[in-house]
Amino acid sequence: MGVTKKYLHPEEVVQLADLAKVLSHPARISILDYIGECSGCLCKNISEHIGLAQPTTSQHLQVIKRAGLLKSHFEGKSQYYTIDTQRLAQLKDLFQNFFVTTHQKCC
Amino acid sequence: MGVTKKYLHPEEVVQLADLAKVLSHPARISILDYIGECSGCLCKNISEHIGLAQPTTSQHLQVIKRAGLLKSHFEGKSQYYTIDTQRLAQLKDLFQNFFVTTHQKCC
DNA sequence: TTACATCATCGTAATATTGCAATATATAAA
DNA sequence: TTTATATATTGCAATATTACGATGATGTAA
Repeated sequence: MGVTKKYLHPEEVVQLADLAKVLSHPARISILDYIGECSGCLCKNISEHIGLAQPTTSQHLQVIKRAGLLKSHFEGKSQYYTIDTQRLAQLKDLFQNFFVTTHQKCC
Repeated sequence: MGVTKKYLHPEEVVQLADLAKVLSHPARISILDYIGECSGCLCKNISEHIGLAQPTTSQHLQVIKRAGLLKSHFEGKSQYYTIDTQRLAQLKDLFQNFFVTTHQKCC
C-alpha cells in the first residue's frame, strides 16, 4: 500500500536502508559531489550546477541534511553547505560492514 | 512530478543511485542478509522469514535480481536463490569509491 | 525605508513504490 | 489425471517521491 513495513526489520537494517535512500537519487549524489568540490557552496550555485529548480534543490538538501551528511553555516544571507566528513566516514563504514558481512556469510 | 530527471546527471551517478535504490528498502536488505545465511533458499522461506506476503517478496527478489545481485537455479519446482558475490564485490567497490572520492575532495 | 538576494516552505500535479489478494504457470507426487 | 507446492504476474489501493511555481522569511545594500 505504498507504506514500508519497517517494523518487520531489525533497527540496523532500517537505518542502512534509510541511508541508502539518501543516495538513491542521482541529484543527491551530484549534490554531494559538487559540495565536495567547491567545499562551501550555496543552494543557488548547486541548483544552477545540477539543473534543477531552487526549491527542488533545497528539498534534496534537506533530505541529505536530515541524514546528517551536511553541515551548513550562514554568512549573512547566504548559507554555505559543507559535507560532514565524520558522518560520511560513518556511512562508509556502515556500507562496508554490510558488504563484508554479506559476502562472508555467502562463502 | 514524481519523475526523476536522470538525464541531468552523469551516467555513473545514475548507476550508483540505481544501486542505492536496491538497498533503500529494508526488506531487500533483510533478504540479502537471509540469503547470505542460508545460501540457497526459496522465495517461500524468505517470505516467511521476513514476514511479507509471497507476491511482495517475489517482487523484491526481482528488483534485486534485475540489479544483478542474485543468481538462482531451479531444482524441480523450487528456485534456489544465491548471492552473486562477484557483483556484490563490484557494488562494494562502487560505494567505496564514492565515499573515498567524496571524502578526499572535501579535505 | 525600499529594493534585492537567498533560501525554505506551501500547494499541487505527475509519477513511483509498496503491499496484497487473486490468478496464472509450472513441476512433483499421488 | 488429479492434487499439491512453489513462484511469477496482474490488478488495485494506499502512500511516497519528485518537481516546480508561488509565497514567505530573513538579511544586505542603497
